[in-house]
Amino acid sequence: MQVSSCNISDCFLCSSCLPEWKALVEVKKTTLRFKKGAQIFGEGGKVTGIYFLYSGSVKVHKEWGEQKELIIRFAKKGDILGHRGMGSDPIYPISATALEDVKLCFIDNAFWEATMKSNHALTHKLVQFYAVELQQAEKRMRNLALMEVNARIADALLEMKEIWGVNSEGYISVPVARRDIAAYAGTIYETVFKFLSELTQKKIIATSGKSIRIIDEEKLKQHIKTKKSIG
Amino acid sequence: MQVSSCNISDCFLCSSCLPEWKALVEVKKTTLRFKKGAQIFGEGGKVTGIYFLYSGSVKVHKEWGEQKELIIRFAKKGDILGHRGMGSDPIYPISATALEDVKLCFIDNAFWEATMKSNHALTHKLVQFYAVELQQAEKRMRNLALMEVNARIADALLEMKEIWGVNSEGYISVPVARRDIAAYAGTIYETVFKFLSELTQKKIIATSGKSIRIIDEEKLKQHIKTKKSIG
DNA sequence: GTAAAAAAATGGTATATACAATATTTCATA
DNA sequence: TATGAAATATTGTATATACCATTTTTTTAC
Repeated sequence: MQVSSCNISDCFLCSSCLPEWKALVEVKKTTLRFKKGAQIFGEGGKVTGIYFLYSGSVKVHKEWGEQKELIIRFAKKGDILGHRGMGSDPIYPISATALEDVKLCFIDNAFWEATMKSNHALTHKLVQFYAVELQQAEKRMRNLALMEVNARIADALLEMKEIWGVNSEGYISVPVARRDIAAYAGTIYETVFKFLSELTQKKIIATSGKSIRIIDEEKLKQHIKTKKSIG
Repeated sequence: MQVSSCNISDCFLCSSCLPEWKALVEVKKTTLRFKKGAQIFGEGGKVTGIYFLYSGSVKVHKEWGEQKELIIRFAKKGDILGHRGMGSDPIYPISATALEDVKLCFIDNAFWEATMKSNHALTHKLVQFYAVELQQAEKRMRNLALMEVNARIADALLEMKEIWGVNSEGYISVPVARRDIAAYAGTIYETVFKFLSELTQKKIIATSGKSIRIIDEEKLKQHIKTKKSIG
């Protein structure tokens, strides 16, 4: 009986490792489930392995003090989680929290290390993956520093649509709390509320509870410009 | 006659590749020099290879429009440059400009690819290196989003001291233009000027032209706190 | 099914910080 | 060594946006 390691065709691990290694992955992997709102791993916690998101959506976030957080990125099906912990210091620099019920594949440190040692094509692809992640992080860094708030909120909406796509009614597939949009755009809830109200009034977006539908993407994109003249 | 590939003991390339590969590196590498203020490579330019900083200091920055820039990081002797371009898209997402006269070792794409394929220990170390870079980028992302301006400026000073160290008189080894400090902290020149004046008055720092000496590191660190309650 | 807690909605105010203007000094280059 | 161009110094003002307070609605937990 053939059992596929996972059903995600573009799962990084399964698609990049040697065919004979896949069987070993099948034995070594653990499938984990988390409910909406549950923390998958927490900033400051010990790195025990690496995660591959099988289904559901996740926010990756970084804390400051008690009440402040910045959402670093949103993750979708097929994404890798916890790879930031693979540096020298085995402590997670960020937290990962489920935005919906999620299912993930967990590979422990020892087996992940062995996988990298035995699958050079995978390790090589991993280097490229990290390079792209770094590019994205630095692009977001620039956006947070140089773009004005409304532009960052507009960007957040477009980003969410890009990552998760839309459902049959045109709404962004994953409903996200306004507070999370704020935490992604680096602003506060009230500012998000005010700008979304303005966009709704202008018929650029439409909302239904937490769900958001982008009506006029072009007009939304026009909001993405900086005013701050840094440097 | 033995010729060492480079004199930097902790050069990533030389210290991590196979001994027999080092000789090949010696043949394939090119030594490049750039004058202060010269651009080593530019955002949007084609990725031709990877650089290892032999001497001098460099700013890695990202543009927005014509007049706006954010300095992503400062680089010192021994650092890798251009590794962000190693993703799928062979276009530099950032620029690198010399802050002082620099000397660097250049490895072209083809040989770098071959090096990764033939030196698994190096590739493995590279994964760790990228993971740490990603952590730092995301930490900075959070700081830019959550910290107030003066805190970011204070952080910039401490960062510069950390990276480049101080000279015999206690000044940060590399004098950086106020505008560059602003571009690193994600603010404008005037704001940097005002805060540095305040710090000088309070005898927390001392300045001599572009050179800055941190007198009271503890008091400076006290400025690193957020007021913004994001999320 | 109800209580408690969190999120959302809304408007008003304070302030941090970008923007503007101008003078002076330093630096690059011919 | 002259000369234009950056960079720096300095003060003042405008405004974007965080902060505050209150009500209503939705979600979570027992």
